[in-house]
Amino acid sequence: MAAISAPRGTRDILPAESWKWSYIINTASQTMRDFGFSEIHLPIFEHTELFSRGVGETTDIVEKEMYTFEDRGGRSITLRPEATAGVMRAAIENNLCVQGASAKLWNWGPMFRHERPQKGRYRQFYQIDAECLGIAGAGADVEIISLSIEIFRRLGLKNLEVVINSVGCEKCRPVYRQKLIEYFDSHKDELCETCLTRLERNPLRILDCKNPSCGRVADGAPDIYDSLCDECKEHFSEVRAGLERLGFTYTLNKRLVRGLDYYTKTAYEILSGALGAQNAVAGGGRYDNLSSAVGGAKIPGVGFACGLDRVMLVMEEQGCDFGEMPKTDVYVAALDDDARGAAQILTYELRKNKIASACDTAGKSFKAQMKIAGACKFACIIGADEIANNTVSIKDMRDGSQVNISMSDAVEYILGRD
RNA sequence: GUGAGUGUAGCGCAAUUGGUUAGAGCUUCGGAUUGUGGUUCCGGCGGUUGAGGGUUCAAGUCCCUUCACUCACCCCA
Repeated sequence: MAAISAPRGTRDILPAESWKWSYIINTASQTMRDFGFSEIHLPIFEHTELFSRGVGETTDIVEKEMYTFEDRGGRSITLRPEATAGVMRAAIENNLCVQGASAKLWNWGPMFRHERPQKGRYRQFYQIDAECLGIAGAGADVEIISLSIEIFRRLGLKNLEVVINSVGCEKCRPVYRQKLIEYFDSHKDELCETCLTRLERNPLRILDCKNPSCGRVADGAPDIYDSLCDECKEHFSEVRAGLERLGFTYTLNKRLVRGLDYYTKTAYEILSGALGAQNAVAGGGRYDNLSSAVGGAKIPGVGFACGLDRVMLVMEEQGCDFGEMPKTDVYVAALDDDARGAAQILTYELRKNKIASACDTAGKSFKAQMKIAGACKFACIIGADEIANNTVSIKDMRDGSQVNISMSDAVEYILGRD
């Protein structure tokens, strides 16, 4: 029988890599704390409706990428394809934003989308997610964008590009949408096949098309900034002013539309040239209509999602620092089988004192044990002589020096020496 | 969902125009005069060449099918 493999688009994060992931998450976690965001833990599956209504029926995610199944109670359940809808659901359900209260929340974990895997794209992928709920003003947008930039700054990512846009609100977007439909309708013969269907369902997405012919048509399309209502214009200029005040450089991209329906006003992405075709390490924006789309009271929100898998790729590519790989500090070697018991006792004693230590449990020879100890700071050696005198020989593996001391002094000696 | 490329030991690779028993390196394990690691030397383990079928006297090598991986389209983190 053939061995079972991990499903396509999933992978194991092995010990050689996992500590680097911890470093990224710890760095993000500390940054979140510094920005006043609290961690929230959410379910990994939700009612399918949350996403079909929240993310949008016409989006690619809902139309063809969700892992949806019926549970044993006959409910339609979906593995979360993104985090924002779940955060909003939790805020509504737990009354986090009633009576004018706001909430700054972050979380990280796996997301699921059924797509063909490629560089930087997996079916189970990991995101760090931050959401600021209950604040309509541009200050929140600036806080979110600066937070994502600061995480990358701390991680040491280089050559990032921040791209921003405004996609309007429920008042002005329909007006712009209508203008676009009229414009593209008169250039139908120059559009690709998928854009012809977009014309019906989601004309904004044509702006995003990479087909050269569509691109040329889009170049002449009406400018969204001419259609923005006064409130959206004002909001957008405040966001830009806020970013400039903090000294950030960014580029404007009228074509930045994003594939999720819930975005209003601000949309932004952070791109890295170190990746392949999937070059966004983070993306987000404002979503003032999401709460009502999923059946709650009106709660404005702004947030971002950061692709951990891609951050990892960029950091490896750019040789970023991950700190030190955790390792065992002390190895307790038993010279013969009679000493194994004493070695276990000393190892546990060290561990109780929070000294990372290990001893052999696989029946390895003394020589093999010393080989392993070579990767540690100290080797504690126990043989017949040590047992007879209730002592332990402690060798500093970095300089080769060795002492024989009373067993009861071992912990203190090691703590004092390092 | 579409296209292209790649599958040989745990890992990264080699094997003439199809030609004997598929090879080194790294890793791992063991040893180098009975209690001491990293370097060095010696040795062992390790492969149904992704799987299945076909052509041939002969297939890792050629053909078909299938699976997996990779990259790209699409879309997005």
